[in-house]
Amino acid sequence: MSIGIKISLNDKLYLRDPQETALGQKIIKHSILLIDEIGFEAFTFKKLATIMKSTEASVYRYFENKHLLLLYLVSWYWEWVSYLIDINTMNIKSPEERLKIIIGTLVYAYKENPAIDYVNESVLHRVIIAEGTKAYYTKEVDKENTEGFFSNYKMLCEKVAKVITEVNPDFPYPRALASNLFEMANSHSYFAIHLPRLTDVKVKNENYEEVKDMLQHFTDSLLLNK
Amino acid sequence: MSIGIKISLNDKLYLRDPQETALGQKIIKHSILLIDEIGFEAFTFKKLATIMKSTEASVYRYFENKHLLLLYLVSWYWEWVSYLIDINTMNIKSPEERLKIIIGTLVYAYKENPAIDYVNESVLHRVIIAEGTKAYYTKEVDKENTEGFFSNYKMLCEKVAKVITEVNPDFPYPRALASNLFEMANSHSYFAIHLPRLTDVKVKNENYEEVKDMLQHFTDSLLLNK
DNA sequence: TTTCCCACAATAGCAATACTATCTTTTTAA
DNA sequence: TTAAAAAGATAGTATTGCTATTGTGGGAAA
Repeated sequence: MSIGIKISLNDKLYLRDPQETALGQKIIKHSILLIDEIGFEAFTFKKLATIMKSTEASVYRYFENKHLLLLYLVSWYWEWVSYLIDINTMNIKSPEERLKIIIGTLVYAYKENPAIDYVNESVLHRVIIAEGTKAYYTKEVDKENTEGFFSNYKMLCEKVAKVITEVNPDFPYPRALASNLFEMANSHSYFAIHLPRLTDVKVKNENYEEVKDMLQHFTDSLLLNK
Repeated sequence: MSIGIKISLNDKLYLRDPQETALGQKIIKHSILLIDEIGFEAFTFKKLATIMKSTEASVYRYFENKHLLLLYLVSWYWEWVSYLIDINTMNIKSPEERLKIIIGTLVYAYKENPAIDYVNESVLHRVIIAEGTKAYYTKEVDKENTEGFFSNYKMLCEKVAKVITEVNPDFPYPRALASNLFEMANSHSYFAIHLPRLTDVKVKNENYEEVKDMLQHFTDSLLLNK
């Protein structure tokens, strides 16, 4: 099956580009499924190799270790969101309207037109929600940041911050609001399901409408009046 | 050395109460220092035992595994913050003023009167910022939540949510704002140091003033006007 | 069509991790 | 003072997180 788009990622994230080969794509596909199933801590390359009927050594030819594989998946996800935002806000003049679309895209990215057959966007969404932050809360963060491992997330943040500034040029925290929207979209989806007393929104049957409304409410309060 | 207060925690978090014995207190003390030094992933009970001149088996008599030890430290921290909030807001009538004090306490908890000699609050603060979220992003979250492992954090959140509702009874997301204040206090302290493009605030020499101002700004915008 | 080469499979091996078990010594509380 | 409980010492085991080596099958270049 041919793919519509190729997500472009920092090539230091991997040893061999997994998007280029059948085995690489199998690694992406099954790692998403396995991390979702057993969690990142219990996830190992050996288990992954077993379920995809390959060998541990083969997986190591693509990724140095499981941390970099997670970082790859996270970068992939944010790049995918970024791509969707570009498409969805194209030709929209009003920054308010663009910001609204961004929030909707953020929360519902996983539902959109799954153009890449080896990535189950819906499962990846759950993985990002549950494991995503572990990609950058690590002792190597500074070294990895220097190598550009987080640039997809940072660029997305910048993109959204720009729209925020268009809406209200006097708002003093555009980047913080942008990253907070991303973090809240995920953390409150998680809280709603696992730790409901930490939030006020409900999520059931993959209906994230209340999360979206809350993000919109926060954004409106912070930007519109004053 | 006698201790002024004893932090009260869910007794299922540990096998033997570390606050009760000299060895237990040494475990707490050195685990904070070692996690800060090498990060939670590289942290092992064996390394901990070595630096505190005890044995792996002895550490295992106190904690089932390193995940529960982290959860213990996180719970300890939030209970400590909760205790400080109670003291600092005692006798303050105005809810706006109390909320302001809460935000200040949140950000500067680590500076306050270290009453417990085996906990270096300043180092613990760094550990919570860098590793804290790993305590509840785990596959066992639901089971652990049922056992009350997160009750300190949830109760603190509820406490702050109540003050938020006092300030503005019509605000529809008091719990979400409360948990978001906690999360932002930590994540933006982390971003400021390691991923500065994800935020607008600066932190240097343990000066978190800009983080505090930002949280206050967000809170004011969300609650005061409308 | 041959050859050669590169991805992948298969297997082995090793040090570290994450425990559990047992036995001895030390501490402490009755 | 005496018997517990706590801690130390040591051993052992399955799994993890790799690296290294060698063999094989299929496709590109000659």
